[in-house]
Amino acid sequence: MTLVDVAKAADVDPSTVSRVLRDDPRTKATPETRDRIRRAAERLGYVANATARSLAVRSTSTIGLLIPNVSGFIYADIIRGASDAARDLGYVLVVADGSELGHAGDAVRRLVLEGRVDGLLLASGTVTDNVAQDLVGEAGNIVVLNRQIGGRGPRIIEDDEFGMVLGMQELISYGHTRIACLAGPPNVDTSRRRIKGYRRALREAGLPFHAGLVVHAGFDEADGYQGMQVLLRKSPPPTAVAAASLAAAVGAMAASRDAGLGIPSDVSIVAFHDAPLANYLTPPLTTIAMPLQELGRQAVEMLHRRLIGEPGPLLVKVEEPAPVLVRRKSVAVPSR
Amino acid sequence: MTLVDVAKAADVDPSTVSRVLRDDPRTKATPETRDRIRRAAERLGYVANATARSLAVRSTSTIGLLIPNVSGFIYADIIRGASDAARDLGYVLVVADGSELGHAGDAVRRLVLEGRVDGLLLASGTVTDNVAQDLVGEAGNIVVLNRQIGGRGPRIIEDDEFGMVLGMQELISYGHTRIACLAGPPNVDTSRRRIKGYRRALREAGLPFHAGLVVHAGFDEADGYQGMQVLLRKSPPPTAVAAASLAAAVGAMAASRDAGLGIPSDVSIVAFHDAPLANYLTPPLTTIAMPLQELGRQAVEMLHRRLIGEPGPLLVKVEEPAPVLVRRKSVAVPSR
DNA sequence: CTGTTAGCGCCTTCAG
DNA sequence: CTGAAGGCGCTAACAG
Repeated sequence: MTLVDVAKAADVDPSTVSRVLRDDPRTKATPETRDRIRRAAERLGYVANATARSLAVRSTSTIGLLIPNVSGFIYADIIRGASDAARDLGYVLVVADGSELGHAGDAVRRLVLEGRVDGLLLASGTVTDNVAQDLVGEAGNIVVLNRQIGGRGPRIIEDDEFGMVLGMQELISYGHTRIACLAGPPNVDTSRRRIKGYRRALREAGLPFHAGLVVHAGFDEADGYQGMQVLLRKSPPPTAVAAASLAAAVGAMAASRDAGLGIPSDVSIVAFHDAPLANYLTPPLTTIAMPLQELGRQAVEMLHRRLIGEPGPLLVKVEEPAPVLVRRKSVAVPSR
Repeated sequence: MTLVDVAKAADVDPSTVSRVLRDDPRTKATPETRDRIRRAAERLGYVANATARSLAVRSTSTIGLLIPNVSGFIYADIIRGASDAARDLGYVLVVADGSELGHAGDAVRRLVLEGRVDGLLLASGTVTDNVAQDLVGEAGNIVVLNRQIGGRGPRIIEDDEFGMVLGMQELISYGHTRIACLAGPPNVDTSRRRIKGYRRALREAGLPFHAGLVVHAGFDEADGYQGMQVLLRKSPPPTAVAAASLAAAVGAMAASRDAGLGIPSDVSIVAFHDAPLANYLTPPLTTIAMPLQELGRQAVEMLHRRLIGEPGPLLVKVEEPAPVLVRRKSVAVPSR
């Protein structure tokens, strides 16, 4: 089924079919013609071929979202937001899994360079700053999510620092003074920004900073578990910890439990990022809900602007809605 | 940068460039020519345009994977498996989010009908049998994951029945006789197959079946929580429950805890599907690990076969590796 | 061993 | 208001 089949069936020129089926505003086809064409198309089950169209208009109307590990709790929200925005703007959003680091480069090549998508969102998560930068390279149509530092290209970030401050303030308000930071990997921008918030909160509360209380641990459960173990060996151990990810917090809770420590009776925890799961843990976990869906949405809007030649700022920060502390049961007054 | 730019730079015909850059086996270009072309391409940073190629060869070399709710714990494995297989076979895999039901149809249209992908994997998850069937429609290039019944089209399933039997046997071996089934939604094939396993295990153990002990509850945490609440109101309540999903099990654990019941002291739980998270729950959750990655892999292999005109069976069942029971701490002997 | 010639299916001036 | 013609970038016979 092609345009010419429909044209024949409706007894008009293919170009006319093209125009009416696309509702080309510049065409003033008579209602009858329009109707005839539409019916013919309908009857033949015609659907325009996206590939041919893309070639002709030099644009695919699709944008990609590259995610390092789809399993992460937080990506659902980003995808949701991006997906909605994409639809609103007439794009189709496809997500690609770049789990193995080597493959991230692959994906960029096959999606962007080969022109399968008009642009790409790079949810760099665990990818190290350097590789993120390489990936962007010269391509102007890649926007990087949550990488502020060392980026030359377009990027969008959330207020990680403030988010962390929020979490810390909660802990501090309960009287904790010896608070650890279960940070993400070093050399990853989000980690740094979260740590910055950690230090700022300490400073603002007049609390001392102990380098020994921040441990770098990766973002997943196993990382959190191990990180918590090293924290627990400190003397004295912290009475509270701010974890840089939900998964790490889950691991940390398990480590505490295995060490015979109760939460929040012996150690309080707040986690960066919220997800339904947090409600169902034992105890329900106090979290910092970041505007992830909005991040996704604005990322595609930003990409869109660049695609249509209205670049706007190179760095945008998602301010609305602000991060929010979701109080549940994992924080209490310190017992020591 | 197009083929002709490279051709000019290397001073040969575009078709020659095309041939050597693709390593077309039928071409016997002289090493010098090859070299000249490769260098020129390299120097110009040429990358073949996938859209144009697709149009010419009438195939995109990309396949889609439609997932209803990306947040699910189990999709990571499916994606991983599918992604690897796709790469091995020379496809790029893109995943689309069909979270809102209405959008699943949309996605099918834009991906398959408009020819953005050569074929589609439909991880139908929570989608009702009817809509899954509609989606497939006439398209021969859609393979449905985990939908056995009522499908006309190609589909691939895992041995849900056996998986459930495995979980039940564990419970039964500990002496439980009053075992509930926290089932998925009704009218969803996977639910039915899981329930079938539940009944079969009961039967084989000579235990009676009580319809009141199976409650349909959806697949997420909130569903599991509510389902467990209704189970707990039975008199007497079950001493163990087999949950049809990890998320539902998490919800069920929370409901038990909130009802003042200990796990596994008061109620034992096994969950369908495994994920890292299970290790870190309180207590660590005994699960049934299904070969999800293999499911993803075989799904793309199956699609590939159809795409190249070697259809094979319409229904394949993943047999290897077999489902495996992962024993952790959520099962104990009944206290009543 | 390499160039010539047609398309793939659609869009878009430009005429009429 | 509608048709004719050319082209998007690449591939694939078919010559030579």
